[in-house]
Amino acid sequence: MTYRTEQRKIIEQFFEENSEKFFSVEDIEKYLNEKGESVGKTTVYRTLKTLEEKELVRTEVKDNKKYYQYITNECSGHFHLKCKNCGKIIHLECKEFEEVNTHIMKHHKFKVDHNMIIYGICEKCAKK
Amino acid sequence: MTYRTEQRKIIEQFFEENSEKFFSVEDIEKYLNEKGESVGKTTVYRTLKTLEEKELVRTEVKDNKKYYQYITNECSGHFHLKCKNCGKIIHLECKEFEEVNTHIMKHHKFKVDHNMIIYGICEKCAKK
DNA sequence: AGTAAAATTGAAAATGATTTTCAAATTGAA
DNA sequence: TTCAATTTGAAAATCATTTTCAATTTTACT
Repeated sequence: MTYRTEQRKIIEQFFEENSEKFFSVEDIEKYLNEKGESVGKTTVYRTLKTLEEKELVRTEVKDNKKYYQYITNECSGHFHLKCKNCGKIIHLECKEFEEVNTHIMKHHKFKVDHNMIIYGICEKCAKK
Repeated sequence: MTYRTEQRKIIEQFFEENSEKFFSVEDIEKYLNEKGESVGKTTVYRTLKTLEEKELVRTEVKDNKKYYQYITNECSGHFHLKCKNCGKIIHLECKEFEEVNTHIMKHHKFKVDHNMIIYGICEKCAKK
């Protein structure tokens, strides 16, 4: 994985234009092909695998299918809350969480992943 | 899922005797068959699916394979830290986390899953 | 205990996401 | 421009999980 190929540029560009949401390989393949870009399914798989290894992408599994989310700069370095029902994401950039991190580090000797997602239910969905 | 069958009792028993760790369907099937219990792979799949829906079991996906962990009473109602490297689990039963929960509830209007697992790296593995 | 309806089991087949294979095409360095 | 190393992608293979369906088991009711 050293060459900067046309296909990789297209997939990178896709993610830069589409952050926040989670996409399956099928989603990405369909989207690119509709835009007339020529990228095969296998290449999408391979590129995503590499992006995951580089931690440039976050993943989630639903119904035995993997979904990928691009980690933008604005979206990096803090916790997130994600609603299991509607998928809404809340960024936790409060001081409270730096404190939590410090606490875990000091008292439990544990280095928490940055970019962690904490799952639960948002207000709207709880009311339903 | 209303009948209390022999197979379900065996699988329940397996989990009561084997908490903390994560197991794949293959693990469980192999273990039970070695013990001479007669439970088919399909039944293990189905039972685990139901246990997951009832939130009696936590899941994790690794290399396109699902792993299941039994949620014991002692293991319920608080956050956990899990080391991505060695698998060690730390139970976070401190006051700090009740405070975090309250904070998220009040300021972000979000109800966090109990039993959440937070991933990261433990002290030992960090030193390596 | 006996019976019947409803639910469950499991072997085999089907499904479907992901990985592998390999020949052809592309890339970057010299 | 040339060439070795890398990447691509269609097709095949893999493999975890789900579905199918006939046989069995369970529970409720006599």
